Amino acid sequence: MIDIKFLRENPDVVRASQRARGEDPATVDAALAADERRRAALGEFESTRAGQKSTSKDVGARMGALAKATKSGADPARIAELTEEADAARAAAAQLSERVKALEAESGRAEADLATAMRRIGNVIVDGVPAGGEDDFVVLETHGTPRDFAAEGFEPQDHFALLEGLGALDTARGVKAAESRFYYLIGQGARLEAAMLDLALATAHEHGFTRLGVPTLVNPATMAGAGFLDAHEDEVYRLRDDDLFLTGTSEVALAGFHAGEVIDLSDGPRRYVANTTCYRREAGSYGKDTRGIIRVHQFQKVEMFVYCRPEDAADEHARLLSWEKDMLDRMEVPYRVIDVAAGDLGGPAARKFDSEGWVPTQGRYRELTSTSNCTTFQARRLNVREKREGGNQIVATLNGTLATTRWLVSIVENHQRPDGTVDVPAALRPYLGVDRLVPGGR
RNA sequence: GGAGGCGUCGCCUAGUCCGGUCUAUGGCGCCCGCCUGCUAAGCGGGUUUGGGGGUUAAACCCCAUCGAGGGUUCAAAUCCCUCCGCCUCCGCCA
Repeated sequence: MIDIKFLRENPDVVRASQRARGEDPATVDAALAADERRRAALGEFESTRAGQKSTSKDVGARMGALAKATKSGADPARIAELTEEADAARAAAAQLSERVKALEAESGRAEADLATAMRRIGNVIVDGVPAGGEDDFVVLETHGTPRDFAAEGFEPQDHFALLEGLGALDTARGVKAAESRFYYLIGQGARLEAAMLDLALATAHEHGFTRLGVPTLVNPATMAGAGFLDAHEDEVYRLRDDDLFLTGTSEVALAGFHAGEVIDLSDGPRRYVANTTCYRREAGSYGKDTRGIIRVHQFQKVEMFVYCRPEDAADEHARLLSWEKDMLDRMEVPYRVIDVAAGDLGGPAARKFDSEGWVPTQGRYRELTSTSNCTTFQARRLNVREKREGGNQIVATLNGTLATTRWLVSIVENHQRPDGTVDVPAALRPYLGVDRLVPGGR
């Protein structure tokens, strides 16, 4: 949710942002109109309500006087007079009450209309974000050089063939136990994944992150607050019997951690990291990436999440990106960093940098990390604030990937040898205890 | 799963039975001021959050807010219903 006050004062900025996202800028005018209606309805309700309250208080006073007179045995004429007055006051108050109820309902409707209109407006993009859709990203930097397998004299195998050949991955059994897009990692495959996740967590710890163990089932309020019920609803596993959702990323629980709180950021940003299993329905991706573990229903991910002051968000975003790059460098895979175009950001993000790793058998880069600066958009819905001079202020939130199961794809394909064995990146060797994955390895 | 108790503006707390003189009491903490060699004590004032109006900005006015949501009523912290959380006991079970 963007700030309604910002919208009132800078409608053109928001319109431009919507346009860059490929959204209809008329949503802005619809929201402004709804805001006008809401304020008018609210004003009328509140002033009528104020009248009702004072009238009602008057009833109380008359009832009190009547009770006192009756108790002290005042003369019947006086009591009759007071009774009449009290009845008249009650009748007047009753009339006002009817009107207040009608006005309250009307103002409630206006409020709901405004909320609906506001939900259709994405976060205001950061200056410099490329306009357009999925293909309009800008490549910011490229690291490493893809290997020339032709020059090396062999045809590279894809990650699926490599991992199955090593006895490290079994998708057939995944299907047996669950359904398609599930898998077992076995022995050295499972250990390679764990090594990568451990390294990411250790690195985050060194950078000052606080590690959290978090829920992977959350309630609707948390899911909605994090922004995953607007556009991603059909991507999410839902437990209808319990009214809970399985989270597709620990970002959800990390965003919910401080929901509704006033936090202290005087010592700098609050940085959290969590490793969780992530669940995604992958609805609408039938036939896409069906081979191997590029697109699966369940995977592991180490996620960074930061609460910081809005004025620090852009710098923090750069830091998150640099920590991601640091991890990718240690995986020794070629990758590039893209500035995701406005239309591909999703609602909460004001800017998003993806790192994409080279996948030799596909001849292209595939997303390995994604870091978003959500500015105050997510925190506003979650009501996370900081006490600042002049009142409480909504904080900014950011998130980023530090390691995830999909990295195995890029790691094994880029480090494969002609005989189907795979060199372990130096950074992971201390965790695995071996330099190379070989058939029969555990 | 069953029975009971509890949830009040940072913390503690009065108020709830029996609806209205409640503008939610008092203490602690905190902030400002006074007093005072310094500190402490003492004295006076302030101190939930969100929204609307107002203002150059304030002051100020109004509405909502007593775990959440609904209901009854002219009027709800108070009565009724649903839900959530915590505590105690019982049962069941990794």
